Amino acid sequence: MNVTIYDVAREANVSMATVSRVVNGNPNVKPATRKKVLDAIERLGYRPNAVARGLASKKTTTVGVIIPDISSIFFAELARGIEDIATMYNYNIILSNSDQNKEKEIHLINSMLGKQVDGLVFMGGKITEDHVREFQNASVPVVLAATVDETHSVPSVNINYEEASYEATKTLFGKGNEHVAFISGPLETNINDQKLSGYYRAIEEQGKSYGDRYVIRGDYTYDSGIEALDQLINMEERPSAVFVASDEMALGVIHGAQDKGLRVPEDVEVFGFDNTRLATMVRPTLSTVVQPMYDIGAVSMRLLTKYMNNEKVEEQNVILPHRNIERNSTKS
Amino acid sequence: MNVTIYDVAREANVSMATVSRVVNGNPNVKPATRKKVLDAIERLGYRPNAVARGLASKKTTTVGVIIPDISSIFFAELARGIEDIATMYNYNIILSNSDQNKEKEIHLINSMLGKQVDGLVFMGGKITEDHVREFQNASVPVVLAATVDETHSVPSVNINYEEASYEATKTLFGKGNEHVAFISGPLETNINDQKLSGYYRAIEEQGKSYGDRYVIRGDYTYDSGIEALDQLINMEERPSAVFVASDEMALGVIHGAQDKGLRVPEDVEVFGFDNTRLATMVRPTLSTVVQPMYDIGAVSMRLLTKYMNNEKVEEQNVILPHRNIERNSTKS
DNA sequence: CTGAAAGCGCTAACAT
DNA sequence: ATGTTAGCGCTTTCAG
Repeated sequence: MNVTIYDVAREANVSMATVSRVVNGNPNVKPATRKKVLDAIERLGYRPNAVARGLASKKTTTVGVIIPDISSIFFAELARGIEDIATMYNYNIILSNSDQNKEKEIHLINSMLGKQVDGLVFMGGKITEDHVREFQNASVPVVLAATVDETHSVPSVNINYEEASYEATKTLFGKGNEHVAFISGPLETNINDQKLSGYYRAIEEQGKSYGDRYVIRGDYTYDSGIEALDQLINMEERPSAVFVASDEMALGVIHGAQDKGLRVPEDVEVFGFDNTRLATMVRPTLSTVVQPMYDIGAVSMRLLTKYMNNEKVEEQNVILPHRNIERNSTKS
Repeated sequence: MNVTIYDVAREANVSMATVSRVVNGNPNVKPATRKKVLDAIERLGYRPNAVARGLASKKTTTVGVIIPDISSIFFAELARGIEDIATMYNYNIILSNSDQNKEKEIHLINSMLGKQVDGLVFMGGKITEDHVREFQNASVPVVLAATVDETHSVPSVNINYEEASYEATKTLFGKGNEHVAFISGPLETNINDQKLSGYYRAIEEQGKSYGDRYVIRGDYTYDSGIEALDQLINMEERPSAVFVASDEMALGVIHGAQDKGLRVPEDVEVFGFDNTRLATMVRPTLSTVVQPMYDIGAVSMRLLTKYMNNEKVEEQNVILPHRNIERNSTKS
C-alpha cells in the first residue's frame, strides 16, 4: 500500500487537514509545524495522489489534446507549443490522435470529458454542428488550435489563411508568371477553403478567369505533391509557378519537377505553406508562407488557461500574424 | 452539477451497484433491468466519472509517456505507435517532453506516478542509476522505448544499434571506399555509444587503425550535418563515404556536400540511420538503416500492457529486426 | 493556526 | 440477479 496523507498526519502528529495545507502551500501553517510535516513527508516518501485530489477538488490539472496525427511534422510542432505552455502552468496533457475522423473526434471529446480534464485543445479539419454542440455541452472550456470554425462560436487561434494565400499567389503573379497553379489540401476542410478563396481572389484581381483549371487536389503529403506535378506537367499552357498548400507537398512538387528535368525556379517556381523545418531541408530552399505553428499551440494553451482560471479574455478568436519568406524556389 | 451514478440509479429504480454493473459490462444483470438502466443513462446524459472510478478501483487506464521531444520527426513516429496501441487497449496517454534533461525526467516520472498512471513508457538518452532506482521504486511497470539501459534491468524495446552500425559501415567499405567517416549523435547517450562501437568494429575488421580520426560529433540536427561536412571537406585524405547517425543529419551532409560542389554519391557516398520519411524526401534519395520506429513504439506499449495485466512475458528486453535499404546516395 | 468531519463518484466485497 | 455498505485519498467547510 502506498503512503497516504493519513500516514503523514500520524507520523507528524497533526491532522490530515494540516498536512493537506502544507502540501498545497496554504500559508496558514506555523513554520514549526510545517517543518514537522515536511520532515514526515520526506521520511515516508509521501507523494500526493492526484486522483484522490481530483475527486475531492474537481480539478485534475490535466487538459485533453485532440490532434489529427502527432507524427505529422506540422502538428507535432503545434503539440510542442501546447505542451510547453501546459507545463509552464502546471498542467499535464492527455494526447490522442483523431486522424480527422469525425466519429473518433466525438468519441475522444467524450472520453476526455469523462477523464475530467479541466479543458480541451482541439485540432481538426472540419468543425461541424455536431462538434460545436459537443463543445458547448462540455462544461469545460475548449479552444481550437489551427482549425477554423466558421461560426466563430468556439475560441480559437489561427492565422488568416485566406489573406496569406492571397498574398503568396499575388507574389507569384508579381514575378511575371502568366499562370499560377494551386495544389490544395483535402477539399473538405475549412482551412483549405480559406486558402482556396485567397488563391481565387488573387487570380480574379489579375483579371484571369480560368477558375479551377489550375487547381489540383492533394492531401498535404510528399507523394501527393509529386503526383500533382505529374498532372501539371501535362497541361497545355503549363503554369510556370505553383503555390502549394503545405511545405511537405511542396517538396514533392520540387522533386517531381526536378525528376522530370525541370529546373526550379527557372522553369517552375514553387511557393509552399507553413515554413516547417522542411523548407530549408531541400534544394533549392523553399519560399513559403510562415505559419507560426509553435506559437499557435502556445497561444492556444495560454488562452485555455485563461478560461480555466476565469480570467478575462479580450478576444476569443485570436489571429496570429503570418508573413512570406522568399528563398530560392522562386525567382528573385 | 453533473449527473452521477446515483442519479441514474434513482431514475432507473435500481441500486448504484446495478448501474455500475451495466456500465462495466458485468453480465450478471437481467436484460430487462439492463435496458432500464441504459435508458436512464441516455435520458440523463450520464457519463461515468473516470476520476472517481480511478480512486475506487486504483486503475486509471492511462499511461505516462516521457519523450525527449515530440516535435522530432523520429520521436513523433514512435509516439504514434505507442498511442495507437494504447488506444487499442483502451488506455489514454499522458505525454510530456523531457528534452533529455535528467532533472526533468526524474521530475516527470514522479509527477506521472502521482497521477496514478498504470504504467510508463520512457524514451531518453542516458539511463543512469538514478533512473533505474526510480523505475524500480515505481509500483507500476515501466518500459523503455528506443532507449537502452546497459544493465538490462528495465524492460525495453530496441534494435541492435551496434550491429546495424557495423553493417552500414561495412557496406560502405564494401563499395571500395578507402576511408569511411562517422557523424555521431551527442556523445553521452547509450545508443550513440552502440553506434560508435559498431563503426569501430567495422573499421578494425578492415585492418584500419585510424581510430576516431574520422569521427565527427553532431547532434542529430540538419544543421549539424552541414557543419560536419564542412569539417570533413577540409581533411587531408578526405573520406569518400560517410555514415551518419540520423537521417535528418544525413540530409544536412548531402546538401552540405552539394552546396560545396561535391556530387553525391560520386564524390561522397552517404548512409543515414532511421529511415524516417525524410529519406525519400531528398535528392539523391538516402540509403539508410531501417529502424522501425512505429513498431518500436507499438511493441513497447504492447509489452507494457502485458505487464499491467500480469500476463507472462517471454523476453523483457525485446530486440526488433533492422535492415539496410540502399537508395541513391550510395553507389550501386 | 489547527482539527473534525463530511463528502467527491465510484467499485467491490458481502448480503440477500 | 440485485441491493447495502464500506471505503479509495484527498479537499473543504466549519468549529474552535
